[in-house]
Amino acid sequence: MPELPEVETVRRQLSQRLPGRRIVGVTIDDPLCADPCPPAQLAAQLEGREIRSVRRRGKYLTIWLDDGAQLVVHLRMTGRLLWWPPDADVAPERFLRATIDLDDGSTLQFADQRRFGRLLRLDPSADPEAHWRGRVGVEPLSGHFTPAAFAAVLRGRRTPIKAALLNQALVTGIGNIYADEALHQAGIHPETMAGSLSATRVERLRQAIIDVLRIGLATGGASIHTYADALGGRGGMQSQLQVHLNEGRPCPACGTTVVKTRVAQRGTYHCPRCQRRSGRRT
DNA sequence: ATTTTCCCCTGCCGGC
DNA sequence: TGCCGGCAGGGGAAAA
Repeated sequence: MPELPEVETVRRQLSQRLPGRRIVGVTIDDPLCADPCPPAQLAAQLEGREIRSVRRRGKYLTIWLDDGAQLVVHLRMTGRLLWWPPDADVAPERFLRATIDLDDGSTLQFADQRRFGRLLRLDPSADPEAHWRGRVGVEPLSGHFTPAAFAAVLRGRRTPIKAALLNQALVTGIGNIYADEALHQAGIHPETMAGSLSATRVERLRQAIIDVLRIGLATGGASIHTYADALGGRGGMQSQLQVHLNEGRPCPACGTTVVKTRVAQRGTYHCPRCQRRSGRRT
């Protein structure tokens, strides 16, 4: 599942290659990926535009164009953005949903097995923040993710801390993988009520979030199911996971068997010894 | 206002 | 072998 480190890896690769290129052709094979916008309309609005920059908001990639519009891409579960150099022998992707051809002959493919991924154009005439407000919270690898900011978004919350971490409106970019890993590193049980964590534990968790995301970024992300970066490469984070997907295996920290439970409708992995239940629970 | 549930999708896997 | 139910999960909408 592409989370912040995976999306950021793709962003860095694309930001080295896309700016300055002009979109000369857009082909949308699966109308669902542009939903609710008619595919022909989206294609027409993108064609002829020059790409200025490639940025990221949480798990969203935002490709800024010369008319002030943004092409927003969300990979959701199984989406991939693949870049091919000019004159490359572009492989016929099995789950190809859309193709963007650029003026130098390079190509950007959007493939998505599960069809949850979306392409969306934000119109320059609209309030650019309207789309993000209430949807994406603080960026965990930015200077805004301070102890006070993290404490503020958890304060009073009665949901399990795991659910709070998955809530993109609070801290944005954390998904199931990194939530499990951060909670393990911080020694916090995933069902602990978010608002009941002590200041010490909140700070320990904040550091753990930053830590696991940085490791994910340094290893190029976790290629667990279908994730590949913009060049088709795989990440290395999947072999660094301490608890996620490790049900039945010994916790690297203490040897206790990792267990899998269900928290907030999500498969959740934790070490019952490193992450003891404490304080009030939900 | 916050929290929970449901739903979208398709490949895969275990069970019979 | 082959069918089938269940599962996986990000996020948005709807319900509680």
